[in-house]
Amino acid sequence: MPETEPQHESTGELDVHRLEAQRRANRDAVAALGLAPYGQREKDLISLAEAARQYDENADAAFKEHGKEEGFADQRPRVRIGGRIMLHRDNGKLIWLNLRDHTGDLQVAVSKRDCDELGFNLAKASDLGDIAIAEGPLVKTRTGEITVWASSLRAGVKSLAPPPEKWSGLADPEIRYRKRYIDLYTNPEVMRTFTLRSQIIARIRRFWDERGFLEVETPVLQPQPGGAAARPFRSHLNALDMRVVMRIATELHLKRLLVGGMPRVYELGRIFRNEGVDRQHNPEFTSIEVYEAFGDCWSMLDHTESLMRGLAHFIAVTTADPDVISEDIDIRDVKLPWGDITVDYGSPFARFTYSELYEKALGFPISDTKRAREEAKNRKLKHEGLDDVFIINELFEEVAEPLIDPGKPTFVTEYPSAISPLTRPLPDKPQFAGRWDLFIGGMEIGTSYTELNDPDIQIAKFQEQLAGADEEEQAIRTMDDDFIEALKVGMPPAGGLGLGVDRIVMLMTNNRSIRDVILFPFMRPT
RNA sequence: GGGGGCGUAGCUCAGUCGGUAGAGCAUCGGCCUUUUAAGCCGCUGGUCGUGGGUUCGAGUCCCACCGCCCUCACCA
Repeated sequence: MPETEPQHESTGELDVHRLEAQRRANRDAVAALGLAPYGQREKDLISLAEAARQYDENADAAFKEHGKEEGFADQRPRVRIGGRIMLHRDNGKLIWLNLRDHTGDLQVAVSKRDCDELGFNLAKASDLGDIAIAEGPLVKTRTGEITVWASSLRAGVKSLAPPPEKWSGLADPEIRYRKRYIDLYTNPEVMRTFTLRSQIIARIRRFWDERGFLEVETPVLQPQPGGAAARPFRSHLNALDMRVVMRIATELHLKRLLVGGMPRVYELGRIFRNEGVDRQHNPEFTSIEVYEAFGDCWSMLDHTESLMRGLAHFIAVTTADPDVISEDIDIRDVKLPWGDITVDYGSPFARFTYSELYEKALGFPISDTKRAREEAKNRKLKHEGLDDVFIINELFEEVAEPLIDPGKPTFVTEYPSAISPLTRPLPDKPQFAGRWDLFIGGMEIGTSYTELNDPDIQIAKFQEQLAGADEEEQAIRTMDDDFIEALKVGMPPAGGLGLGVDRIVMLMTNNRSIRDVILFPFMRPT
């Protein structure tokens, strides 16, 4: 840098935005009052919703009538609360604050007459977005709003960043995803979605725990990918100078645990797939896989239906306040909104075989491969050089899947064996597999197999797959010899299940984009 | 990857045919002890996503790039 006169007279302070500079000045004013602008440990804080529930109509009325009489005993409940200042109405000697926490909003009145001087001065120096700690009795104002009539107000934390506009809030989806910390406090429905997400995941765990399944953890870093056909993320393990990939499924390790003698296991965790990013796909997402020795895809179907119905019931009876349950709803009547439609989780889920749906959609049986080829050609679907079964599946996805009623959770059963490499073929018709896929709201939510446990058939199916892989696939995909070894040791017959947890949360919270149910969705760096 | 849309004050958004950059809220100053997006008076605040180009003159037209949204394609 050449030596020149400094453009500005002093420190980096000049670089800060004027709005931040004003807030820094207000922070110093708070410190000058003798308060710690960044707060401290607070005892006996209750949520805003809990505080509002403690309001006592009779005590309030008694105080209003007799409060000024000699010897009157004030029975109004007193509360200590903390929340972010969302609105700030300064009437001179009476300041109204609207605080917000994860349970909702609550009004606080800071009166020069009734609040201590420190608190009143703090209210004067507060900015929107600061967090304040208020203490005082619960009253109703003459417009009927439950209010904490502050006897003291203290600093929770100073906010140096100006908050979004008080009425429109934060609307820009890009900032909402990149700065979720603003989105969460600004948009209560976002807080509700993520509160519910955590509760849904807790309930999923409890569901399997109560049925005797053991939660386990298997490797994320692996020498080779397996259990699905997605492209993995690659990394390098320096200590051993070897290539590693991040898991694209948990299947092959969980099955090894069945071999080892764990009869019922599940793993709920993050999966990584190096593929497209869109409204239904994030590069890292959450799945749950479940395995049950001596079960099959039908035992898994029963589990899955009660899990989904139970989750939907939980959502249906949960109000905006996560601590409050609304009047009970019969589980057989549970319905949830999904965009423009309503999904019926209460009635028994629909079941169709793959062939049934196929024939209904195409008008000819699945055995008529000649017509299938013609049809694929007419519809300009991929067909050149594809085996019959893949052409049939193209047609199925293109024509039959859209026929599934999005408002009716639907199991599609008996998929072709050729597209189900880890699945046991049906004994009476081996060209079809003991498998189902669950569709709800137009999305594929999960899949389940009667697991293949014959090592010789498994080897053959792996080899078939390898032969069909392109060069890039070949480079990362090798036979998982150890998994075959495990099958040789003997894996009990089993049912297996995989569910997309993010998609379940989307359905339950009525969010159409996966980015709205992942706290920090993947974003390109700016 | 294809197509479409968007990017302007801290936030939400206008900006006509190419002619000095606008509003509301927030901020700042003043008044107000029952407000409800409080109200009233006054004042601030801009690298118009980035970089080029056309033009006497570009937020506006053209090109490239960046980011986001929608959609199609791809995706066991």
